[in-house]
Amino acid sequence: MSEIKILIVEDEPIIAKNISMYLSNNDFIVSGIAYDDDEAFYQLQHNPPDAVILDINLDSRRDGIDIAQYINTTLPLPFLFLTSYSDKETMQRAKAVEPSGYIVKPFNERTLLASLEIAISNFAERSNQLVPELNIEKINRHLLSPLTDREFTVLQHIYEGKTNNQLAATLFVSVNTVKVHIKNAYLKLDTASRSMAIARLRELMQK
Amino acid sequence: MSEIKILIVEDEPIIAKNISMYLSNNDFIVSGIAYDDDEAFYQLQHNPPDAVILDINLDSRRDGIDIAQYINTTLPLPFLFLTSYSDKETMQRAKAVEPSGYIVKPFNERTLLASLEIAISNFAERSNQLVPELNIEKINRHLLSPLTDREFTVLQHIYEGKTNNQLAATLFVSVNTVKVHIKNAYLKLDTASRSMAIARLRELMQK
DNA sequence: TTTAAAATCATCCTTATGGGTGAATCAAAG
DNA sequence: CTTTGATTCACCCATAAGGATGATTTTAAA
Repeated sequence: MSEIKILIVEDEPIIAKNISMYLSNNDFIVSGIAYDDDEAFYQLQHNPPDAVILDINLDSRRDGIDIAQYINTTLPLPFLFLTSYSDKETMQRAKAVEPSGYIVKPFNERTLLASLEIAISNFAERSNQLVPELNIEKINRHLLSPLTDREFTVLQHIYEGKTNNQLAATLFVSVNTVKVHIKNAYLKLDTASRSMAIARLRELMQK
Repeated sequence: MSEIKILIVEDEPIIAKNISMYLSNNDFIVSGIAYDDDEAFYQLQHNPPDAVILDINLDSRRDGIDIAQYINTTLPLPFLFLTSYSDKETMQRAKAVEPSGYIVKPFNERTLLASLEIAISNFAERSNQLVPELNIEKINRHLLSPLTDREFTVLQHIYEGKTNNQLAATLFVSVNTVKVHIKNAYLKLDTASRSMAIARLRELMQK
């Protein structure tokens, strides 16, 4: 049904197979099980999954965090750690690679499933909206005098790089009208030019 | 030490206190425990924490997912679900609010701790790099003719909303020089105005 | 050391942008 | 029914921005 492929990186065959069976019984496809670092890299390169479950300690030259680092720099997919370790040093290293989740053994199988689903869903969502769209509510929240709908529309086009003439043409109004809206918007944004307004909008959307 | 404040939203007092004690013993500060939706909203508004642990089923008018929605639209903080439910419908609703984590009861306490830490760390990281700084290498990778250092510097200031005069002043060159750099940069970016160039730069940084 | 690219500056010109003033139309709220 | 806010438009003016051409100086590489 879902056809979501998961790679399991886990040096304990018994645990790995246990996880594998559980995932298979819950609409996931286990694209591979890697018992060591080399196999993990091979799978990532030649049979890329949609998400990865990583044990940290692998009894190999490179551990799960090294693999995570590789994923971050080369593949667009989420991963989560499933490990026995949660000591300060390990956590510190793990944080640096920004995992989608961190589950400590012994683990609740439903937690693993839910975490996987959330990780995949969030990752997909973030890939889509990497460029945050302008949002009038969010912007107005930071302004003393709120933007009107029309002013906001005009600003959106300015944000996309349009000129006043292009704006007038696409909105079916005169250039004079466009100018009035821009002037009023500048007043509310406390800016004096297009580029300043754009920088301000970016800033307000970030807050 | 860490001074990170956590709000616990959980209708079972025994579980709530259990979680609270565990967090307190691990460098977190429990800023509040909400046993129902009203208390949760009150705490969020009047004593905002740094992260929230949300039970989904609250025996109230609004559940944990409703609270999550509120957080998403009004507060810049991460939250994770800690609940007994992981059925399809609940998961579906939960995915929509993009939680930082999803832990199913009964839970491993170290998993909760680790998930919290990761959630807070990831959230902080993302807040910082929400506005991607312009990067000359990344931009040039997409251009036929690469930008020179000076052209890039000029573009950075334009991106921040500066005028030609401001640019000339901060770079200690004449406005004429600034104009030449801008003209050349426009040629390489295939744009014809400041706002177009800014939009282009955003686009190139996104790729 | 010659060459090429980059950075600097100037002058002239056209167009776009921003700002001021005033005014008509329209819809929603009181 | 009046008032308010939003939207529409015009005319005028000053400045900023963009474009063309040409020239000098630095810097780095061949």
